[in-house]
Amino acid sequence: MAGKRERIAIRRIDNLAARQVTFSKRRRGLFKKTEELSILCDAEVGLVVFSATGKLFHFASSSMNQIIDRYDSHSKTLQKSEAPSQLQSHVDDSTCARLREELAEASLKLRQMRGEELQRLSVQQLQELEKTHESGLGSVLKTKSQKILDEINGLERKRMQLIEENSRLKEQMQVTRMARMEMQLGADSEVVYEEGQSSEPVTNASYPRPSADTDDGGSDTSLRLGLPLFSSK
Amino acid sequence: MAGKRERIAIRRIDNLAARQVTFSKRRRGLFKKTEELSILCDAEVGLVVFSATGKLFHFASSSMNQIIDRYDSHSKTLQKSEAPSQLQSHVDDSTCARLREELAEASLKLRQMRGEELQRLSVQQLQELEKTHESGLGSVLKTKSQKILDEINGLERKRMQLIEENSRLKEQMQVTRMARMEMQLGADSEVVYEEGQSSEPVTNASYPRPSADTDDGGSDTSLRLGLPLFSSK
DNA sequence: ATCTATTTATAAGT
DNA sequence: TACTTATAAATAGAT
Repeated sequence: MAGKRERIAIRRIDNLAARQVTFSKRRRGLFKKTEELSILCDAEVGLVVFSATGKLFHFASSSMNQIIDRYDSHSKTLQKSEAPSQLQSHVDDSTCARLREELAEASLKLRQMRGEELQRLSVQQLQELEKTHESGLGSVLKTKSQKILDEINGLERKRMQLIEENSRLKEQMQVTRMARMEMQLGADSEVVYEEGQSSEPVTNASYPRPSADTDDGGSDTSLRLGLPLFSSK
Repeated sequence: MAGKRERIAIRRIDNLAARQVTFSKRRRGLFKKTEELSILCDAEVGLVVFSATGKLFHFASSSMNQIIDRYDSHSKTLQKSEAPSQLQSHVDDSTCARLREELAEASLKLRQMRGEELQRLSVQQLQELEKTHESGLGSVLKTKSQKILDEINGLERKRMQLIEENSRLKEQMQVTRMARMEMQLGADSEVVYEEGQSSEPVTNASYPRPSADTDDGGSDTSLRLGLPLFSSK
């Protein structure tokens, strides 16, 4: 009863009937997997298959024209120039018309997301829109939280770096002061004046707590900056 | 150690990292199967995949251009020929380019509303999106409530009309019965036979309560119909 | 088209 | 990204 299935070599199947059967089976599987990839991974996918007998099968996650256009624009990154404008009028009316339609539809959907033009929708459609909002809003909130956490982490990291730097500076100043004091002990008292002038500013610079805290801890300012972030997780 | 593999639902994978991993794996598998189909079954196959991040992957058993051309010639059985192609190409190109840009932007915004591709947005932008959602969702809920109220009103109105109609019919039947009774009083007893035959059916018809209640009170049916509505406010 | 033994693909874990 | 492995899915061959 069962099929003692054996692996087959990947080469053209000679037997016509077997080839057609395999074509049917594998084609189904291929289209299924194609659609799954586009949905699971949010990819834009286009698949075109011509059977040996010339029959066409195709799948597109969006519209085939859109995919072909996108493909063309990608592959034409290495050839353009305005040229005499004859050979490339491939971008014909139908493409334009289709783009217009798609744009109109997208715009309508956007307006509906903003709460406009809802009157013609059915209760069912409104309910779907509601779900979309809830799920979308959830993602927005999640992303926002993550970003804020990241920024907090970035700030914290920066703060720690500053603290370290401060410690280093402090140490350095201590050394410097020590050296100075030694010099002072070995010199005349006239140098005292000089110490009073220079050590004050230096001391301020080595304890920049207020400056660091107000300058970099102010979330309002730094939220607008693109800080180098590291994951909070 | 092992992968406790479970089936996954075919819907967008929320987790970005998981989505990318799955994309890599399935993409490989898909391209492999695509090539196998083309070889095993002697088919001409073209596959184009754009990742969510915009990267292009493609496979063609012959050449992609050839496949696209063949696809076009199949799907455009109703298109015009190569034609003069002079007067309109300039306008079309720039128009098309602009349309494409607008469409791309609208699509992006829609995807963002659905909760996708939010990573590049700033916290500020996310907050705006959040407000848009809140306001849009508010409108959706409001419209939905209104529509449901309208439908309830429509049903109630219809019910009242039916009740009125029933009353009229009932009255009419009373009058008819009275008339009949008067005729009966003023006539010979031979008519009694006739009364026995005809009055029974008439009486049944004059109290159609069960029929009216079950027929028009069924909200399930009428919700699907487009009822003439009037404001509930 | 339907049935299975087997091969493949792949989700999760490292 | 590349392995590993248990399990789900695809499918070759037969009916």
